[in-house]
Amino acid sequence: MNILVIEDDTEMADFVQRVLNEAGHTVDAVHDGESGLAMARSMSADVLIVDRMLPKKNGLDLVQEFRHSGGSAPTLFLSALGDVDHRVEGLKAGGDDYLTKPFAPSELIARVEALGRRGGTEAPITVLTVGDLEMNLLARTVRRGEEKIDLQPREFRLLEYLMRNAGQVVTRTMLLEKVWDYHFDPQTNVIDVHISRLRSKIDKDFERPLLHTVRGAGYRLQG
Amino acid sequence: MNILVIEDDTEMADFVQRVLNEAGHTVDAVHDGESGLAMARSMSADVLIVDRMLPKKNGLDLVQEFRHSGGSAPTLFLSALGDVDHRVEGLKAGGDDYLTKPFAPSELIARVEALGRRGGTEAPITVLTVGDLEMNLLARTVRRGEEKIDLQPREFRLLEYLMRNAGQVVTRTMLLEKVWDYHFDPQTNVIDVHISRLRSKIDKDFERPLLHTVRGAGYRLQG
DNA sequence: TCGGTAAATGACTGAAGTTTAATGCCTTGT
DNA sequence: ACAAGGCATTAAACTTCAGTCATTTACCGA
Repeated sequence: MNILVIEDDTEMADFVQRVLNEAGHTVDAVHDGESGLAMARSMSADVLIVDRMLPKKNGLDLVQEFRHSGGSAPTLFLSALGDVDHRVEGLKAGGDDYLTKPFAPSELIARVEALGRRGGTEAPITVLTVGDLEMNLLARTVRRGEEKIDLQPREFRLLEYLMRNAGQVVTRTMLLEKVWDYHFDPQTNVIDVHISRLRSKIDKDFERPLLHTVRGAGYRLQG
Repeated sequence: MNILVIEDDTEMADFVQRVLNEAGHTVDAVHDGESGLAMARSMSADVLIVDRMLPKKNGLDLVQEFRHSGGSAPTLFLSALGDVDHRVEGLKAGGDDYLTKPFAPSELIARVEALGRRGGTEAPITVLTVGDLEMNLLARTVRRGEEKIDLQPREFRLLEYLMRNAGQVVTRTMLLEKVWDYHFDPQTNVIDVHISRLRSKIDKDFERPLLHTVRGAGYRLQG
């Protein structure tokens, strides 16, 4: 397997590299966040092993940027910090597993291989489906049943996010973060307006509504 | 293999169905263009067999719409018309092969199976690369080397088309057709303007230009 | 080297898309 | 049943983007 290690502590990097080499994998290592990100993008590794604390760009940001630019290799975070909050933070940032230093070689191998198996070479999702609603991410088209639906860019992003989280309640804060890239409350009803417009396009002419309001919580798209 | 036949002539449809059934394939048949398109979209067939002349929606339009909405199943056109022009027209509309009635059962089987093999279940391309320029079609992002590049929607489409045809000269007419969906000459310099804007984003700050003018012919993107 | 044509650039205009704000409706708790 | 807050809808203001036009620059043959 092709593994990229991004870790500033040379000793630790060498250790990881040796352990995984001996387990029969090919391992590259870089020592700061920036070159790590560059490397991750260019080499198409099967698994990324990333230290939380890195010079130039921290591990969390690195993985987030990597994911945002379309990278999909599963990621194992390495960290001295072991508590639950940090773990959650790492997983939220797009990490797939979390390993606390110090750790046993066998555990490292087991986890990396588990990730590698799972990450495989799956094709990225290009079509999202919820009930009879279908979104083609490459063609940028949306259909409900037989009907084509034209969406504006922002409406498209909104629906995409709702579809990716179908069945779950999506809060306004989540939408502001992920669809609007706002990290603050704009004190307006932008969301309401766009939800309204989206509804008029995907639900108006149809029997069963897909987009439900969860009063006090947010919205849920349900098939 | 899963095959969808869209043919209004019931006798011919039955014939095709029987022949392919006997060759071990699963065949569905519908008898007009509209339900054909609906079916093609919903059933994810491995191969489509489409009559050129159909009630409600002709075969050419059907395939074009099907492709436009993201459908990728290879298509075999059936037609009484056998001359070169019609053949070309069919292939241009997004067809992959063309068979003139009457035809031998063995030829039908051979062609359908050839298409099926080719069409396979290949993953759609989501990342285009030309030199150090990289476009992610899912994330809708563009990077040159380490630099992120922001493009407007039309600039994005323009660059996508150029990248898909990298190394080849792309004429203004091709760009008008494929990027602008114009089927006439707008008598303006829209293209020049957008090429200029695109250049200022992807070539300006870089050593080697990628987007070259081929005077009198068009443009070429070269790594 | 000059003139003509093709292509590039910059400024402007109009349209389309997004956000704001005002108003009205519906739900929920008292 | 009523009040209060959350949500929906609409129109208007604003922002962004695509396209046009006028002008400048580059290319090529005579």
